[in-house]
Amino acid sequence: MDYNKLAELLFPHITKTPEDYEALYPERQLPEGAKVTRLGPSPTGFIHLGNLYGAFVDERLAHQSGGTFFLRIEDTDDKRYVEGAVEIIINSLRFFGINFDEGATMEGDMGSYGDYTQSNRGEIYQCFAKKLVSEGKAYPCFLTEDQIAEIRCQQEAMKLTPGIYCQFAKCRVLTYEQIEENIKAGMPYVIRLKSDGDMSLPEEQRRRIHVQDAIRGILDMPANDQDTVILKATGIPTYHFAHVVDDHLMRTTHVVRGAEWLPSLPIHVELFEKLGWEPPIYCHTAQLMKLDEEGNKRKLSKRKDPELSLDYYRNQGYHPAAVREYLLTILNSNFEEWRIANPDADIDEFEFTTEKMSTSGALFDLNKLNDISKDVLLKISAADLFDFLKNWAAEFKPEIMHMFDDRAYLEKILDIGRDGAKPRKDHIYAQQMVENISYFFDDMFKIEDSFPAEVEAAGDTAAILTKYLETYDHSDDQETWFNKIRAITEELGYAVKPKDFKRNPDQYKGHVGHVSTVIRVALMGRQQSPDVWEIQQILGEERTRERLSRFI
RNA sequence: GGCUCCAUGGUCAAGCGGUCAAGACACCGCCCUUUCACGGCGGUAACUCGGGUUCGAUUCCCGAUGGAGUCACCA
Repeated sequence: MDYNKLAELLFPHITKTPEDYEALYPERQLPEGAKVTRLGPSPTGFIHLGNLYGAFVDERLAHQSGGTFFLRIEDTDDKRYVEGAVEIIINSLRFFGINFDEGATMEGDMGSYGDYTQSNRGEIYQCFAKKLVSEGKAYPCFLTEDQIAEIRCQQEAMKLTPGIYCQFAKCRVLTYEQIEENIKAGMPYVIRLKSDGDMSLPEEQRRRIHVQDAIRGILDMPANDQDTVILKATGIPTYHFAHVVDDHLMRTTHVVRGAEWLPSLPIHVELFEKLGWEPPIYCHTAQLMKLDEEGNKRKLSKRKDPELSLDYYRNQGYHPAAVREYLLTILNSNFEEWRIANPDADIDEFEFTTEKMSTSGALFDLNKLNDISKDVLLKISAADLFDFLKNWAAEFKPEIMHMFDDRAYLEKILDIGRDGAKPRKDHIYAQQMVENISYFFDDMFKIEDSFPAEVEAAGDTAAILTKYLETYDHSDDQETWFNKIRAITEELGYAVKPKDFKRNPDQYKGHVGHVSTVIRVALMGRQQSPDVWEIQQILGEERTRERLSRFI
């Protein structure tokens, strides 16, 4: 068989050579140790936390080392394409602080290693497929779907590994004339890799590959033995081929991808070998998991877990800094420790390493995210919090935009109890914050909690509020204000010190806490809130008196 | 089913042959306190099992079990 002739028959329109492309995309001129990473999403327009998790690794690796991080659109499956997906991907990631140096953008490509959209790279893939054919390392395969299914049936009956390989790769043995005839007859065909794997050998004698993974150490697995499709009947490459060609030509140094790619790693290794290229360093990340209904761990799924969509977090109003902080704590086991030691350091000062990444899948933990978010938001100024909230509301809750009419008012609210050595940690995410402070706005104010049972039992609710209102002076300082409450407490037969009440519950109707709670419920509608005096100062005298009067 | 990956408390995790087996979140209790928080102190709770190797295994090897992933002209 004259493979060169076959290559010309198959790819008459390909005139460029591999050397042309090598010259077009030379080695990158980067500082020593600089890493080149890429994100290769398929344009389904859906990104979830798992994608962000991986993107974060790419971003850190590249930007920490003075390297390059680029975006490549992997749209070799036209069935998946969703209009506007590129925009969604870029914007979503940007929101969470992930920015690309190179690659596809809304305005077209940026960078000199393009095209960055796989569907535009047809000729490149075909050029390298042609090279493989011309060297006898790949061949056209005319097997139909039915024929492949039949082969599979036979294999199952014989208890053999299913797939196209060795003697089952029937098109391997086609002569030039047969191929030419098939093509003339218009038969569709794919290009398959002619694998070196020999399934007739006993398992112990089959070749194994050893790949150094930056996260998992040395991977020892059987070499590929399948004649994997590299070019589909449409001339478009499969993921495997596109990955190898692109990451070589785009000079990617580190390929970060989920562990679900581990089983196909041998294919990629063989492809790199056959093409005569040095493979990149692989970083197979553990999957982010979720607990399913039966209580089992399972990989995050696009279809089943819409609440893990990135949009969900934007919707809820999680601050991007909090999400970043959370992701880093599950990404690098030493981050949490570092953060405790460096509470005020910029997150980018943390040295991220693949070695500190976990190899087992972590369960997504909302509790932890919330806890981290509290600390992160504490460090954000009221002014910035105001802007963040306003932007969020504009997008997701336009009906509350009036909250932002009085900037000084809202900023004071957001800052309640946040100063001092033991600041409050009330803020978690936008949605929750709005609910939390809603009583500051008359249209959202409502009585949500009941008055304390002790006071209700004694029938003192109105009495407490009446006396409180009578003695109320808006200009009182905090101490004077509280002394008045003490006076009311004593007067009505409640304990001024909660301890006294605890020791002698029979001697009092309740304690000062119960009295305060009455005021709290009347003013805020809830039993829980920050300091009452502080809130009254923000609420203003008029509103305070008005709310108290309602119960008299 | 074949292949691959993974295996320390409810969750995330330190550990890399000798530890009373860290820490964080969650939970519980106490303290502080005008409520709620915040904070402080304390507590419940773990090396999947079985064989080796070794003076000694959570740690190394093998096997089992369990969980996950993957077996496409999808990525």
